[in-house]
Amino acid sequence: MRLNPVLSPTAMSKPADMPSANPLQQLDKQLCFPLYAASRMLTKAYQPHLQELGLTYPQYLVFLLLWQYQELTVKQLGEQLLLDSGTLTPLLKRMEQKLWVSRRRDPRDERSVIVGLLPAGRDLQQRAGHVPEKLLEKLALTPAAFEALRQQLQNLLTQLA
Amino acid sequence: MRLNPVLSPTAMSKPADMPSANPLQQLDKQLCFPLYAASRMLTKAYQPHLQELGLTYPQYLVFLLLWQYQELTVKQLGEQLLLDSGTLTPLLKRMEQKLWVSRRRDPRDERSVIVGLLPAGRDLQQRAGHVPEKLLEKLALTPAAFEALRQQLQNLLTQLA
DNA sequence: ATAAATTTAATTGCAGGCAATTAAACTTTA
DNA sequence: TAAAGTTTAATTGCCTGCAATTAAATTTAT
Repeated sequence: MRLNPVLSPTAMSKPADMPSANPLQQLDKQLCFPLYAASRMLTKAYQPHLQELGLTYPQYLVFLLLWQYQELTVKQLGEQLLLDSGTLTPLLKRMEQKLWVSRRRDPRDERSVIVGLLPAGRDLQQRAGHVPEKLLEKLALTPAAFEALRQQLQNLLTQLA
Repeated sequence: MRLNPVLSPTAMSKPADMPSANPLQQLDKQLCFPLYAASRMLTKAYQPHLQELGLTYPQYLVFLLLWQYQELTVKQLGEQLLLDSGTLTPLLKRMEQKLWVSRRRDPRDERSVIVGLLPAGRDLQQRAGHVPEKLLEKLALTPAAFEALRQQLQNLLTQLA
């Protein structure tokens, strides 16, 4: 049995022995797998750039929103990022420990927690300024291909959520 | 400040207050985020179907390969799934505990661990037969759109790995 | 043949994700 | 207004992912 790496699909040969009975049950016929793998590999591509700043990929996503809006509730962050408090609460606590963000109850609605930028978190925006360009480079997509893919993924996301 | 959910991009309005200085530092201009979110949402869409069978999404991916090839080394699984032993070893141990797979050293190369299907794991193939169709339904993509997206993601994956 | 280098899994430690539950604050309803 | 229902975060417990290290087996180079 010869298995070729998933990264050279053109060189991928059929398995010599009994194939899967259900042709839809093949990894290389799935949409889910390239989506899953590409997402992880893209996150990994961010890693070296983000590591310099001491932050992780989901923390970076939180910052993208905070840099834009200055402050957001946990609920708003969750709506934008499609993450729940089980993920966000501990993540935000780690960001709070680093003095990047503040967390306080909304006085007008004590159920809500408002997450705001602290100076150190604000300063990170400049230092992270080169990150998008670096990644765009790595992707090596034309603007049109980039936008087309972004749009398809956005549609898929809308369909799934 | 009004924030619209990420799922209604058409209704997304510009923030009323000071926008991000760097236009590339906006969540809705990124490719990374829809990829990241779509991947998680698609995994979540598998969840109810896989839960009936007692398996998780990455375990399902391992099964897709094992159903096709009967047995693979940890290294081969890692090459196909782009996962390392730090992820695979504990995952495979859990699958072993459920008597779905066997793990044994290759007698011809004691460094390698061969993962093989046990009867209970083999039986799961039939029971999981409907999963791809269910998901295809949920995606609501034409075959052409499905294939186009799959191809683009595969290309992205190749570029990133 | 043996020392050095490489390959393969396992281990450790940390940070997500997420389902399910809990608790508190607020809103709606009777 | 009191009770019931809803909303919002936090918590718990489990399963990934992944970087870094370790240990054993194998291969390569000397």
